[in-house]
Amino acid sequence: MASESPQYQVVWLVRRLFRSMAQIADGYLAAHGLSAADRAVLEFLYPEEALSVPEIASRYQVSRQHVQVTVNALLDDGFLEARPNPRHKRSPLIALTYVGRELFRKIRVIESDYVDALFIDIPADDVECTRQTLEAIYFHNLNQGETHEIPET
Amino acid sequence: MASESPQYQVVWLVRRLFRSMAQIADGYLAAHGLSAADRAVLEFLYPEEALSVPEIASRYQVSRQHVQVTVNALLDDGFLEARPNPRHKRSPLIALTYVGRELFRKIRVIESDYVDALFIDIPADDVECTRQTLEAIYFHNLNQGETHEIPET
DNA sequence: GCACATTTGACAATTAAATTGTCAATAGTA
DNA sequence: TACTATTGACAATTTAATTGTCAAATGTGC
Repeated sequence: MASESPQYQVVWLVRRLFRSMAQIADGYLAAHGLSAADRAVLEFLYPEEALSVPEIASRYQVSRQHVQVTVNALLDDGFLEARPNPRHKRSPLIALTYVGRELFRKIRVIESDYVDALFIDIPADDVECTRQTLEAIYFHNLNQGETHEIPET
Repeated sequence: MASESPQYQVVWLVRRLFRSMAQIADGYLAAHGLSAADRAVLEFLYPEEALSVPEIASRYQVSRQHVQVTVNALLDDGFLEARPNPRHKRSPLIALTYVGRELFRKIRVIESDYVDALFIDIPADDVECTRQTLEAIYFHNLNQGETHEIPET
Protein backbone atom coordinates (compact mmCIF):
# COMPACT_ATOMS: atom_id res chain seq x y z
CA MET A 1 0.00 0.00 0.00
CA ALA A 2 2.88 2.38 0.68
CA SER A 3 3.33 3.07 -3.03
CA GLU A 4 -0.35 3.66 -3.85
CA SER A 5 -1.74 7.03 -4.80
CA PRO A 6 -3.72 8.80 -2.08
CA GLN A 7 -6.78 8.51 -4.34
CA TYR A 8 -6.46 4.75 -4.46
CA GLN A 9 -5.92 4.63 -0.73
CA VAL A 10 -9.21 6.48 -0.20
CA VAL A 11 -10.99 3.88 -2.32
CA TRP A 12 -9.23 1.12 -0.40
CA LEU A 13 -10.25 2.65 2.92
CA VAL A 14 -13.88 2.98 1.81
CA ARG A 15 -13.92 -0.73 1.03
CA ARG A 16 -12.27 -1.81 4.27
CA LEU A 17 -14.26 0.64 6.39
CA PHE A 18 -17.52 -0.58 4.92
CA ARG A 19 -16.68 -4.15 5.79
CA SER A 20 -15.68 -3.52 9.37
CA MET A 21 -18.56 -1.10 9.99
CA ALA A 22 -21.01 -3.60 8.52
CA GLN A 23 -19.69 -6.27 10.84
CA ILE A 24 -20.33 -4.09 13.88
CA ALA A 25 -23.74 -3.01 12.57
CA ASP A 26 -24.81 -6.61 12.00
CA GLY A 27 -24.35 -7.17 15.71
CA TYR A 28 -26.68 -4.53 17.06
CA LEU A 29 -29.12 -4.90 14.16
CA ALA A 30 -29.47 -8.65 14.77
CA ALA A 31 -30.12 -7.88 18.43
CA HIS A 32 -33.23 -6.02 17.23
CA GLY A 33 -34.18 -8.67 14.67
CA LEU A 34 -33.13 -6.54 11.71
CA SER A 35 -30.90 -7.13 8.71
CA ALA A 36 -28.83 -4.52 6.87
CA ALA A 37 -31.50 -4.50 4.15
CA ASP A 38 -34.21 -3.86 6.74
CA ARG A 39 -32.19 -1.00 8.15
CA ALA A 40 -31.68 0.52 4.72
CA VAL A 41 -35.43 0.49 4.03
CA LEU A 42 -36.22 2.06 7.39
CA GLU A 43 -33.57 4.72 6.76
CA PHE A 44 -35.03 5.66 3.39
CA LEU A 45 -38.42 6.18 5.02
CA TYR A 46 -37.20 7.92 8.16
CA PRO A 47 -38.64 10.03 9.57
CA GLU A 48 -41.70 10.83 7.46
CA GLU A 49 -41.03 9.65 3.93
CA ALA A 50 -43.71 7.74 2.05
CA LEU A 51 -42.49 5.85 -1.01
CA SER A 52 -43.74 2.99 -3.14
CA VAL A 53 -41.73 -0.22 -3.25
CA PRO A 54 -40.36 0.47 -6.75
CA GLU A 55 -39.28 3.92 -5.61
CA ILE A 56 -37.40 2.48 -2.64
CA ALA A 57 -35.77 -0.08 -4.92
CA SER A 58 -34.44 2.54 -7.29
CA ARG A 59 -32.97 4.57 -4.42
CA TYR A 60 -31.47 1.54 -2.70
CA GLN A 61 -30.19 0.31 -6.06
CA VAL A 62 -31.43 -3.22 -5.57
CA SER A 63 -34.08 -5.23 -7.33
CA ARG A 64 -37.71 -4.34 -6.87
CA GLN A 65 -38.48 -7.93 -5.86
CA HIS A 66 -35.92 -7.93 -3.08
CA VAL A 67 -37.26 -4.72 -1.60
CA GLN A 68 -40.78 -6.13 -1.88
CA VAL A 69 -39.87 -9.10 0.30
CA THR A 70 -38.10 -6.90 2.82
CA VAL A 71 -41.00 -4.44 2.97
CA ASN A 72 -43.59 -7.21 3.29
CA ALA A 73 -41.76 -8.61 6.29
CA LEU A 74 -41.53 -5.17 7.91
CA LEU A 75 -45.25 -4.64 7.25
CA ASP A 76 -45.99 -7.93 8.99
CA ASP A 77 -43.83 -6.86 11.92
CA GLY A 78 -45.82 -3.65 12.23
CA PHE A 79 -42.83 -1.38 11.55
CA LEU A 80 -44.26 -0.16 8.25
CA GLU A 81 -47.73 0.64 7.00
CA ALA A 82 -49.24 0.92 3.53
CA ARG A 83 -51.10 4.09 2.64
CA PRO A 84 -53.16 4.81 -0.45
CA ASN A 85 -51.01 6.24 -3.23
CA PRO A 86 -52.64 9.13 -5.07
CA ARG A 87 -50.33 8.62 -8.05
CA HIS A 88 -50.55 4.81 -8.39
CA LYS A 89 -53.72 3.10 -7.21
CA ARG A 90 -52.07 -0.34 -7.34
CA SER A 91 -48.83 0.47 -5.57
CA PRO A 92 -49.34 1.82 -2.05
CA LEU A 93 -47.01 4.28 -0.37
CA ILE A 94 -44.97 2.65 2.36
CA ALA A 95 -44.26 4.63 5.51
CA LEU A 96 -43.00 4.06 9.03
CA THR A 97 -45.52 3.35 11.76
CA TYR A 98 -45.02 4.93 15.16
CA VAL A 99 -43.42 1.70 16.33
CA GLY A 100 -41.16 1.56 13.28
CA ARG A 101 -40.10 5.16 13.76
CA GLU A 102 -39.26 4.55 17.41
CA LEU A 103 -37.33 1.42 16.47
CA PHE A 104 -35.22 3.28 13.93
CA ARG A 105 -34.69 6.10 16.40
CA LYS A 106 -33.35 3.58 18.89
CA ILE A 107 -31.04 2.13 16.21
CA ARG A 108 -29.78 5.61 15.48
CA VAL A 109 -29.01 6.27 19.13
CA ILE A 110 -26.89 3.12 19.22
CA GLU A 111 -25.19 4.15 16.02
CA SER A 112 -24.45 7.66 17.14
CA ASP A 113 -22.52 6.21 20.08
CA TYR A 114 -20.37 4.25 17.64
CA VAL A 115 -20.04 7.22 15.30
CA ASP A 116 -19.02 9.53 18.14
CA ALA A 117 -16.34 7.07 19.22
CA LEU A 118 -15.13 6.80 15.65
CA PHE A 119 -14.76 10.55 15.18
CA ILE A 120 -13.70 11.38 18.72
CA ASP A 121 -10.43 13.07 17.84
CA ILE A 122 -11.15 14.21 14.28
CA PRO A 123 -11.34 18.02 13.93
CA ALA A 124 -14.66 19.34 12.60
CA ASP A 125 -12.91 20.86 9.58
CA ASP A 126 -11.52 17.49 8.58
CA VAL A 127 -14.90 15.85 8.94
CA GLU A 128 -16.44 18.50 6.72
CA CYS A 129 -13.66 18.20 4.14
CA THR A 130 -14.11 14.44 4.10
CA ARG A 131 -17.87 14.74 3.80
CA GLN A 132 -17.60 17.09 0.84
CA THR A 133 -15.00 14.98 -0.89
CA LEU A 134 -16.92 11.75 -0.52
CA GLU A 135 -20.09 13.45 -1.62
CA ALA A 136 -18.40 14.72 -4.77
CA ILE A 137 -17.02 11.26 -5.50
CA TYR A 138 -20.41 9.71 -4.85
CA PHE A 139 -22.01 11.90 -7.47
CA HIS A 140 -19.22 11.15 -9.94
CA ASN A 141 -19.63 7.48 -9.26
CA LEU A 142 -23.34 7.63 -9.92
CA ASN A 143 -22.75 9.35 -13.21
CA GLN A 144 -20.23 6.71 -14.26
CA GLY A 145 -22.63 3.92 -13.38
CA GLU A 146 -26.41 3.89 -13.46
CA THR A 147 -28.18 7.15 -12.69
CA HIS A 148 -30.84 7.16 -9.99
CA GLU A 149 -32.61 9.51 -7.67
CA ILE A 150 -30.42 10.96 -4.96
CA PRO A 151 -31.57 11.88 -1.45
CA GLU A 152 -30.79 15.44 -0.49
CA THR A 153 -27.87 15.85 1.85
CA MET B 1 -30.38 13.54 5.58
CA ALA B 2 -30.42 17.34 5.82
CA SER B 3 -30.56 17.23 9.60
CA GLU B 4 -27.84 14.62 10.11
CA SER B 5 -24.47 15.40 11.65
CA PRO B 6 -21.58 15.60 9.19
CA GLN B 7 -20.07 12.58 10.98
CA TYR B 8 -23.15 10.51 10.25
CA GLN B 9 -23.18 11.71 6.68
CA VAL B 10 -19.61 10.47 6.23
CA VAL B 11 -20.67 7.04 7.48
CA TRP B 12 -23.70 7.14 5.18
CA LEU B 13 -21.53 8.08 2.22
CA VAL B 14 -19.07 5.28 2.95
CA ARG B 15 -21.94 2.80 2.85
CA ARG B 16 -23.45 4.17 -0.36
CA LEU B 17 -20.10 4.62 -2.07
CA PHE B 18 -19.09 1.07 -1.28
CA ARG B 19 -22.26 -0.25 -2.85
CA SER B 20 -22.01 1.71 -6.06
CA MET B 21 -18.26 1.14 -6.41
CA ALA B 22 -18.75 -2.58 -5.85
CA GLN B 23 -21.37 -2.65 -8.59
CA ILE B 24 -18.95 -1.12 -11.08
CA ALA B 25 -16.09 -3.35 -9.91
CA ASP B 26 -18.19 -6.48 -10.34
CA GLY B 27 -18.48 -5.62 -14.01
CA TYR B 28 -14.81 -5.47 -14.93
CA LEU B 29 -13.87 -8.23 -12.48
CA ALA B 30 -16.42 -10.62 -13.98
CA ALA B 31 -14.97 -9.80 -17.40
CA HIS B 32 -11.72 -11.32 -16.14
CA GLY B 33 -13.42 -14.24 -14.40
CA LEU B 34 -12.81 -12.85 -10.92
CA SER B 35 -15.05 -12.20 -7.93
CA ALA B 36 -14.61 -9.47 -5.34
CA ALA B 37 -13.22 -12.11 -2.97
CA ASP B 38 -10.68 -13.20 -5.60
CA ARG B 39 -9.63 -9.60 -6.06
CA ALA B 40 -9.23 -9.08 -2.33
CA VAL B 41 -6.93 -12.10 -2.05
CA LEU B 42 -4.82 -10.98 -5.00
CA GLU B 43 -4.59 -7.49 -3.48
CA PHE B 44 -3.35 -8.81 -0.15
CA LEU B 45 -0.57 -10.69 -1.94
CA TYR B 46 0.34 -8.00 -4.45
CA PRO B 47 3.04 -7.48 -5.45
CA GLU B 48 5.34 -9.81 -3.49
CA GLU B 49 3.58 -10.84 -0.31
CA ALA B 50 3.62 -14.47 0.78
CA LEU B 51 1.03 -15.37 3.42
CA SER B 52 -0.59 -18.55 4.66
CA VAL B 53 -4.34 -19.00 4.20
CA PRO B 54 -5.11 -18.33 7.88
CA GLU B 55 -3.06 -15.13 7.71
CA ILE B 56 -4.98 -13.91 4.67
CA ALA B 57 -8.25 -14.74 6.42
CA SER B 58 -7.41 -12.67 9.45
CA ARG B 59 -6.44 -9.67 7.33
CA TYR B 60 -9.48 -9.98 5.10
CA GLN B 61 -11.65 -10.53 8.16
CA VAL B 62 -13.48 -13.49 6.72
CA SER B 63 -13.53 -17.12 7.67
CA ARG B 64 -10.47 -19.24 7.09
CA GLN B 65 -12.58 -21.77 5.18
CA HIS B 66 -13.87 -19.19 2.75
CA VAL B 67 -10.38 -17.94 1.96
CA GLN B 68 -9.25 -21.53 1.54
CA VAL B 69 -11.82 -22.13 -1.19
CA THR B 70 -10.96 -18.88 -2.92
CA VAL B 71 -7.22 -19.56 -2.75
CA ASN B 72 -7.63 -23.15 -3.98
CA ALA B 73 -9.50 -21.92 -7.04
CA LEU B 74 -6.84 -19.28 -7.76
CA LEU B 75 -4.14 -21.93 -7.36
CA ASP B 76 -5.96 -24.12 -9.90
CA ASP B 77 -6.17 -21.15 -12.26
CA GLY B 78 -2.42 -20.64 -11.99
CA PHE B 79 -2.68 -17.14 -10.49
CA LEU B 80 -1.26 -18.25 -7.15
CA GLU B 81 1.43 -20.70 -6.10
CA ALA B 82 2.16 -22.48 -2.81
CA ARG B 83 5.65 -22.19 -1.37
CA PRO B 84 7.11 -24.04 1.60
CA ASN B 85 6.48 -22.16 4.83
CA PRO B 86 9.49 -22.10 7.16
CA ARG B 87 7.25 -21.35 10.15
CA HIS B 88 4.45 -23.88 9.52
CA LYS B 89 5.34 -27.08 7.68
CA ARG B 90 1.65 -27.92 7.12
CA SER B 91 0.44 -24.53 5.91
CA PRO B 92 2.24 -23.28 2.80
CA LEU B 93 2.82 -19.64 1.99
CA ILE B 94 0.61 -18.44 -0.84
CA ALA B 95 2.05 -15.97 -3.35
CA LEU B 96 1.24 -14.54 -6.77
CA THR B 97 2.65 -16.27 -9.83
CA TYR B 98 3.94 -14.15 -12.68
CA VAL B 99 0.59 -14.62 -14.43
CA GLY B 100 -1.34 -13.68 -11.30
CA ARG B 101 0.77 -10.58 -10.78
CA GLU B 102 0.23 -9.48 -14.38
CA LEU B 103 -3.50 -10.13 -14.03
CA PHE B 104 -3.77 -7.98 -10.93
CA ARG B 105 -1.66 -5.30 -12.58
CA LYS B 106 -4.15 -5.25 -15.45
CA ILE B 107 -7.05 -4.98 -12.99
CA ARG B 108 -5.31 -2.07 -11.32
CA VAL B 109 -4.86 -0.24 -14.61
CA ILE B 110 -8.60 -0.52 -15.24
CA GLU B 111 -9.30 0.66 -11.73
CA SER B 112 -6.99 3.62 -11.91
CA ASP B 113 -8.99 4.89 -14.87
CA TYR B 114 -12.14 4.75 -12.75
CA VAL B 115 -10.38 6.27 -9.76
CA ASP B 116 -8.95 9.11 -11.85
CA ALA B 117 -12.42 9.91 -13.19
CA LEU B 118 -13.82 9.83 -9.68
CA PHE B 119 -11.27 12.30 -8.31
CA ILE B 120 -10.93 14.43 -11.41
CA ASP B 121 -11.85 17.74 -9.80
CA ILE B 122 -10.90 17.06 -6.19
CA PRO B 123 -7.93 19.14 -4.97
CA ALA B 124 -4.95 17.11 -3.76
CA ASP B 125 -5.24 18.66 -0.29
CA ASP B 126 -8.81 17.43 0.05
CA VAL B 127 -7.83 13.96 -1.05
CA GLU B 128 -5.08 13.88 1.53
CA CYS B 129 -7.37 15.21 4.26
CA THR B 130 -9.95 12.56 3.38
CA ARG B 131 -7.35 9.84 3.33
CA GLN B 132 -6.05 10.78 6.76
CA THR B 133 -9.52 11.07 8.23
CA LEU B 134 -10.70 7.72 6.90
CA GLU B 135 -7.50 6.10 8.02
CA ALA B 136 -7.96 7.43 11.55
CA ILE B 137 -11.56 6.20 11.59
CA TYR B 138 -10.50 2.84 10.23
CA PHE B 139 -8.10 2.34 13.09
CA HIS B 140 -10.72 3.43 15.63
CA ASN B 141 -13.18 1.04 14.06
CA LEU B 142 -10.77 -1.84 14.35
CA ASN B 143 -10.19 -1.11 17.98
CA GLN B 144 -13.92 -1.05 18.68
CA GLY B 145 -14.45 -4.37 16.94
CA GLU B 146 -12.11 -7.32 16.62
CA THR B 147 -8.42 -6.55 16.49
CA HIS B 148 -6.40 -7.93 13.59
CA GLU B 149 -3.22 -7.33 11.73
CA ILE B 150 -3.21 -4.16 9.65
CA PRO B 151 -1.40 -3.70 6.34
CA GLU B 152 0.88 -0.71 6.32
CA THR B 153 -0.44 2.28 4.40
C1' DG C 1 -63.80 5.36 -23.98
C1' DC C 2 -60.78 1.61 -25.82
C1' DA C 3 -56.92 -1.11 -27.05
C1' DC C 4 -52.28 -1.79 -25.63
C1' DA C 5 -47.81 -1.57 -23.58
C1' DT C 6 -46.07 -1.01 -18.77
C1' DT C 7 -45.92 -1.43 -13.98
C1' DT C 8 -46.72 -3.83 -9.93
C1' DG C 9 -47.01 -7.48 -6.47
C1' DA C 10 -46.64 -12.28 -5.67
C1' DC C 11 -44.28 -16.35 -6.09
C1' DA C 12 -40.48 -19.53 -7.41
C1' DA C 13 -36.02 -20.88 -8.69
C1' DT C 14 -31.48 -19.78 -8.75
C1' DT C 15 -27.00 -17.67 -7.74
C1' DA C 16 -23.20 -16.19 -4.97
C1' DA C 17 -20.82 -14.99 -0.83
C1' DA C 18 -19.97 -16.38 3.26
C1' DT C 19 -20.60 -18.93 7.79
C1' DT C 20 -20.62 -22.93 10.64
C1' DG C 21 -19.62 -27.56 11.70
C1' DT C 22 -16.83 -31.62 11.48
C1' DC C 23 -12.81 -34.46 11.01
C1' DA C 24 -8.35 -36.40 10.37
C1' DA C 25 -3.60 -35.12 10.03
C1' DT C 26 -0.08 -32.63 11.63
C1' DA C 27 2.27 -29.21 14.13
C1' DG C 28 3.78 -26.59 17.97
C1' DT C 29 4.37 -26.91 23.05
C1' DA C 30 4.45 -28.20 27.98
C1' DT D 1 6.23 -37.98 24.76
C1' DA D 2 1.61 -36.65 25.50
C1' DC D 3 -1.59 -33.07 24.58
C1' DT D 4 -3.70 -29.13 22.70
C1' DA D 5 -4.18 -26.07 18.77
C1' DT D 6 -3.95 -25.30 13.92
C1' DT D 7 -4.71 -26.50 9.32
C1' DG D 8 -6.85 -28.15 5.03
C1' DA D 9 -10.62 -30.56 3.13
C1' DC D 10 -15.29 -31.32 2.76
C1' DA D 11 -20.28 -30.64 3.60
C1' DA D 12 -24.33 -28.35 4.97
C1' DT D 13 -26.47 -24.22 5.84
C1' DT D 14 -27.52 -19.33 5.84
C1' DT D 15 -28.39 -15.07 3.84
C1' DA D 16 -28.65 -11.42 0.49
C1' DA D 17 -29.76 -10.78 -3.68
C1' DT D 18 -30.91 -11.68 -8.75
C1' DT D 19 -33.67 -13.41 -12.43
C1' DG D 20 -37.77 -15.18 -14.41
C1' DT D 21 -42.67 -15.57 -14.77
C1' DC D 22 -47.47 -14.35 -14.43
C1' DA D 23 -51.86 -12.30 -13.77
C1' DA D 24 -54.03 -8.14 -12.43
C1' DA D 25 -54.26 -3.58 -12.67
C1' DT D 26 -52.64 0.69 -14.39
C1' DG D 27 -51.42 4.46 -17.13
C1' DT D 28 -51.17 6.15 -22.10
C1' DG D 29 -51.98 7.05 -26.97
C1' DC D 30 -55.42 7.44 -29.84
